[in-house]
Amino acid sequence: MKKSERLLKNKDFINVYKQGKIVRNPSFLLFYIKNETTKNRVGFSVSKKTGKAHERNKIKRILKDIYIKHRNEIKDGYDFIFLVRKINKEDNYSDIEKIILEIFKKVNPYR
RNA sequence: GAAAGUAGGACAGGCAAUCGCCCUGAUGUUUCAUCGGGGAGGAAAGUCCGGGCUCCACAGGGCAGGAUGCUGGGUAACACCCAGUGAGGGUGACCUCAAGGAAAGUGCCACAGAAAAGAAAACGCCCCUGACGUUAGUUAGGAGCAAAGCUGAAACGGUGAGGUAAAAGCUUCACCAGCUUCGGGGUGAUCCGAAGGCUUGGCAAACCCCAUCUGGAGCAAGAUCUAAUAGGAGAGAAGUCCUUAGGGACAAUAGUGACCCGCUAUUCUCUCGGGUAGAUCGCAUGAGCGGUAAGGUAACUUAUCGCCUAGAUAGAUGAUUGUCACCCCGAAGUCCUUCGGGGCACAGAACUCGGCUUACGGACUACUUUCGUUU
RNA sequence: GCCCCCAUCGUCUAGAGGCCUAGGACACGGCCCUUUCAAGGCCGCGACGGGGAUUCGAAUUCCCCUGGGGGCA
Repeated sequence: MKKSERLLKNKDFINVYKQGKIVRNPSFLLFYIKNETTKNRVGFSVSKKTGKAHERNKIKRILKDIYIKHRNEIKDGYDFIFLVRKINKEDNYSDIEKIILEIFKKVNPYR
């Protein structure tokens, strides 16, 4: 995932949190908003409550991987933020993938 | 063979395929491609100590506060490490210890107990005398004692013998502990020996005393660059006249006001300062790592040769599959092979080093101890 | 990443080495009172975050973990 496809600045995050729409799920929150470009940008947010440093990193890697796998199913021109609320430590890659797909279906830009 | 102990380390899975990440070199060319190189740990963790580095403060010194606390050494420094001393634990290899001072002073020691620290006998023991009583004993007075008993976590040296009415370190004895002095070994903590007088409770992770060290904050420290917006300080020019200059006088516009005076403000340029967002530096050649030699019991030091080994900033190493290696369980047998299933930890660099502490599935190497068996 | 602070019944708290078998208020349960409810009275339930050290003795002193909360551009 190139840097141009990611949200990097704190300003961008605040903008999406304040202006964007929300899809709720016990495990995740997904914020999204239309941006000015023709590309999609994604950010991931995992709080310290979720786990230790290496566990948080692992969740972010898995989320990135799932996003890359399924990004063609979403229209261009949006900013997204995945916020992790609570996650089972036993959940593996395919469990998280299922949850993310469920969330994608609730999103407006879903094809 | 089993069970243990100690130390070590470039141990902490390897390889391949597919899809991907960060840094970097070259080429194309521009911010994307292609090819090449590099890319987490022993604890990267907790942030508990000690440094480097940066900024702030500071004449010098002291007090207060904080830290350390057997001795000697190592180190940039330490609360760390090494060697030793003493105490405690273990059959042993070995392990553990905040281990200075309680005759500098103050304070505390609940309950129980006669008594909890400069001294006492109200529980008691023993003897004498009187009274009562046949006796056992009871009671009053006097003298002696602190041994035994009782209490407690702890009782003013301990054990045994002599001694006595009962007793007592009682200038009586033996052994032991402690104190003081002397002699000897050791740099020293301390150890060994002799003599003396007979003896001094515990708590300093209670206040404290003594010795040594100690300014504060932290890389989100701090430095540099500059866009935009708002606003601050200074200088000059904006009109005219006077004056060497400093400056002064008179005007213009707007506000206040009914109007004038008065007061306040006004445009442009330059400089300085402030400083948020962003970028760059800080930022990886260092008390560095490895080999060899010398010194030292060792920690470590010195010399010399070789090597360069992550650098992100919403924060880089992952996912899937196959296979091999290792471990565990089950089954089969040709007794070390096959098949099936499962497992492979704790955990992710954020300025950087030295430690400590905590988490952790296991594998290996070396040395040592105890027990069992065989020869 | 760095720097601080806190932890006692379900909740808010008292406690400063022995009087702690940890006190109080609210809440909860039972009984009394009342025609009933509330208020009131009596009784009960219920806690020192975990481990180690010092001490004769620790909620209290010291060390190490664990879990919360806050600050720094």
